[in-house]
Amino acid sequence: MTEATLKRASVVVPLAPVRACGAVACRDCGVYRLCAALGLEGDELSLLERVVKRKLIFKRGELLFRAREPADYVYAIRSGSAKTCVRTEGGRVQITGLHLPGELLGLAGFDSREYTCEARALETTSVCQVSMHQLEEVAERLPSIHREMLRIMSGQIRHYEQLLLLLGKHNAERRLAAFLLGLSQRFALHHYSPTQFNLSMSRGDIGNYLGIAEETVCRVFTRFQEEGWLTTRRRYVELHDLERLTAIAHDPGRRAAAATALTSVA
Amino acid sequence: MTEATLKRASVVVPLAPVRACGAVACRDCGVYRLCAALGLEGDELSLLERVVKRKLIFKRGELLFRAREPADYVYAIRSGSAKTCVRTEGGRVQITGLHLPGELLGLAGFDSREYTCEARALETTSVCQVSMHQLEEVAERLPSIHREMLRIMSGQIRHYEQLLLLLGKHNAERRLAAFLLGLSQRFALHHYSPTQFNLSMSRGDIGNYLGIAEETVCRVFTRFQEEGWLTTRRRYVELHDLERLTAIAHDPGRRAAAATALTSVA
DNA sequence: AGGAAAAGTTGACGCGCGTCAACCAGCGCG
DNA sequence: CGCGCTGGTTGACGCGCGTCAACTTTTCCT
Repeated sequence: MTEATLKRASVVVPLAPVRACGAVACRDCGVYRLCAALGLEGDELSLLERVVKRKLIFKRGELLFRAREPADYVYAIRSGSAKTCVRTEGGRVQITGLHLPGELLGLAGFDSREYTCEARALETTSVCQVSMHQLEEVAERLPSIHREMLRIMSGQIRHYEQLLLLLGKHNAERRLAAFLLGLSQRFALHHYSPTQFNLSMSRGDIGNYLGIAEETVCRVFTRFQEEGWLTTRRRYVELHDLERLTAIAHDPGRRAAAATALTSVA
Repeated sequence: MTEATLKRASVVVPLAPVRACGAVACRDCGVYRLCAALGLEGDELSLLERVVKRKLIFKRGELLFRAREPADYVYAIRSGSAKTCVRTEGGRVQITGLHLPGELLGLAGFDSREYTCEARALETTSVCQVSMHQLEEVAERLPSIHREMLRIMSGQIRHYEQLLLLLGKHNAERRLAAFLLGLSQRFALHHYSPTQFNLSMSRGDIGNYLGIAEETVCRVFTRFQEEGWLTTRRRYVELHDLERLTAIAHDPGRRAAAATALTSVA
């Protein structure tokens, strides 16, 4: 299905199609150091197997877990992608994260023993399911496991701080530019193309994530495309001018339209 | 100086003035379980003293730490209050937290060994400074310390998720109402009055925190006051109608103005 | 295959809130 | 005691973006 999207895209945009994110090797997984820590003891396999319960497959739209549900497992994404979101009593939803292969979900529920948010697969997604209980047991003997968990959680906190900055202080263009660049960098980290990739999120999801309306997302995409900074075909995106986009994302006072020719402040 | 503010306020608003937040007892400190965990070993005092380096006083506006600085210490607030904020390269600032007595600052820098944000005292503030390095050493032998750190960090994550919801999905009235109610609840937890307290933040800070303009904060305060739901005198606030404010903060579709008399939905 | 539902796009319109500006009120300082 | 400064308040104005709506394209389901 992702295949199909890519084929279609490559008809219109005649550039080498990129493979969607395949499964990460354990070595490239963000949880690797956690798993490695588990493996450090002599009885490597038995420990690992007690903790990494099993590998599961979720289809597009399926729930990995719900908020306030007992947080019995954490999930490491092997391939595919997932979104996390929180809800108000009023039923409003705020997407708080887009998670790519090698990333860990559900750890924030650690203390309350309940998930703090819900997680949903954005496409067919393969995950490692890790028992929180067993993880804790093993951690008794291996402090490095706790350190890894702390490391991962503080990464999550940094992510939220960046998102807060985006939601509180930026206009629609900056939000979308920053979103795309952030994705680009993450793809690069994972050894994928930083300029050609599939957003696994719909326009509506992106808008929700960035705190703007779905229609505004469309309009900004169109504007960027008219300027020649990127091309998109539904969820497939190609970034043509990373520098320009970076300028949009960062510069506080610059007006994008005027910068094209009139004011040669460059 | 907080004293003075209160005295002034009580002239205009003839209600029993409330004491500003005094120092919390160790027993009421959010870090108590951390300190307690340290104390569980036989050589209680020596351990505690190696780790809790010293108590410090910061004056209004003074920095506890800066982002990207080596994260050598975490700070537990004993009295007063502090704000944390992150910055863009462009120089924009987003306040990410308001911290009251009993709360812990600087833990998110754990993995990168650098603070992820900066922290600044909002008033004269007394803190316990805890050496990260020593904490780690002690944690080698006491897994419960790591568990406490995880607990505190996941609390931070939940806070950010709520803030994201606020910034992404709510209008100015809802943001301010939710902000005030959140504070109210936190004061109640700390055994202070949930209806009469000092915001240690300026209007500008509140606006920044909530992602709205300073002037909008003023206007919404004025509107709420006209409706009789609260009174404010500079940074001193009294909440008169928690229910009404809760309705504003939660209900997605309700219009505040109309609800006063016309629609008796109550 | 075929029809319905979902996702995406574009236009029109108006309101919420940001911005600019003037002004006021405490508070610290000399 | 008065002066200046910082923080707070209020008004006017306009633009960015949310909302509603019509329409197209793609995907999903039977």
